[in-house]
Amino acid sequence: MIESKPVRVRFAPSPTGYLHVGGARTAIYNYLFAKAAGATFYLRIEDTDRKRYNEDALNDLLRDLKWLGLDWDEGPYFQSERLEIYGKAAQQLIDSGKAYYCFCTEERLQTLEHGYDRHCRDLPLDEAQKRIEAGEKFVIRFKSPPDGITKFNDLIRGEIETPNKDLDDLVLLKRDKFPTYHLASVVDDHYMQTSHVLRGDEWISSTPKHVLLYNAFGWEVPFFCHLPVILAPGGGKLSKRKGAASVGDFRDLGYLPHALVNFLSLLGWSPGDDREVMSLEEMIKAFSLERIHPKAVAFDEKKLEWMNGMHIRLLPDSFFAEELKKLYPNETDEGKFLKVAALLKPRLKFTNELLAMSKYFFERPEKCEDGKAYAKYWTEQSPEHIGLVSKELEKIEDFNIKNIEAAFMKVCEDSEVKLGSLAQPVRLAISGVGAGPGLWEILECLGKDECIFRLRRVN
RNA sequence: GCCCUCAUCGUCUAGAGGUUAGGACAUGGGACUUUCAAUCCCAGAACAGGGGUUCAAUUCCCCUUGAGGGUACCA
Repeated sequence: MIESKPVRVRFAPSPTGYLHVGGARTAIYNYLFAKAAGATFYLRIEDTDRKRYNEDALNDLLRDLKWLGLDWDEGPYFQSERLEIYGKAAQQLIDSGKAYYCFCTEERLQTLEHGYDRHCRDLPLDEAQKRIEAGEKFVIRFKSPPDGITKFNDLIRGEIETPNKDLDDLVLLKRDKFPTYHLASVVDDHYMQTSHVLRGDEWISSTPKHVLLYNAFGWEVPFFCHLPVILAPGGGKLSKRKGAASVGDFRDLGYLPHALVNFLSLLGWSPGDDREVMSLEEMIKAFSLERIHPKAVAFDEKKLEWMNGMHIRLLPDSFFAEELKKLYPNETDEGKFLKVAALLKPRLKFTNELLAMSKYFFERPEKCEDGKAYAKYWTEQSPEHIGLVSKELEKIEDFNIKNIEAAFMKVCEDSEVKLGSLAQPVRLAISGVGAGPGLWEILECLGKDECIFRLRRVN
């Protein structure tokens, strides 16, 4: 085994758009890997493209990462603040003859069919210097070796070899003096002592060029691990058009951050046993790069929904009681929050359903007009039965579930109607909606007086 | 075009040179039941195709096909 430097990883997004789930998963794997190794996870902002830079995107990114709970230990470092470092690095390669100035215009480049033709590669340095002094614009290109083979070991794919003849002379420093991704990421990963580069697999093709760059600088090459892409359910790119695609979308939809993290972590990785619903600690403990597999994966929102439900049910009732408290600041009965939370939690799929589902516990629903809404239930019995129920409920001294149920049973027996066709109209009268927790529980929670008030409104 | 990567139920996955190919989501059915959920039980459902290697391949190798990526002074 190669002696390796201490583990140190980073998430290095480009602030050009919202944080999509693919980027989030890259961050998650870096995070899990770092925590599993007791190592540092730092954040680096790759803002070297001035045209696509977007300040809102940056703010969203930071917010979304925090929301997911992926706290970084260091950073964020901004590449735009490190221009001098990249300039020096590029100069270093010029000096050692491993890079060169290129004066080709955009127009000339566009006439080329198969990439750059190395037109300026052999320009004498002093001539280049003169042209620069004369004010000519230039870029700095890497002098890629013309032959030989470049290898690197991808931690989940094994060895990948590329003939150097397939590699082009990539631009290191752009016309605007900003570095390209290739230069900036190599320089930063070196100086920031990154041990493992976990990034999207769109970088596989560029990695040999990066390896060559490390070599040209005489730097140690980090470990590479390229993560497969996340595809839309039917295949193809995940996009807003095909549904939610960004972390923000899922937050707005009412997903729990941890459910998203858990689900995303399982897209391309598994702990090796049958566990799926896991805490962060469990994930960290079970995580290893070897168990990431290389296949592109489809995003199945149905399973995310299920997982969200599982995590909702894992949360204590008090969590939802607190949420309810925020929703109904005027409610004075503190105990009611916990009661309602307990009733609603098992049937919650999204956290933002809480408001709609809890409304009738805290606010009287609109009065239903003369039983019209109940029409379909009036087949077996009539609105008078509602009155019978309220009379029976009124007699109860200790208004608890047991006694409430007994009251209903009595009405059923006395008037020979089925419980089903009695309970449902009462539910509508009480809650205004046809679905929800057990009726006895609802009634008990609302209290005798309120129940009778609501029932009386019906007839 | 050229280069690279990938391929187990519809989806996420486990798996090993010899397994009844396991689990989860989804689907269908059932139980529970005052509704809707939740929960529990059952069922159907996969090794892309073709060549090798081998006593034996879904597993190792090659090809094809399909999917994805790269081929930017974007990342």
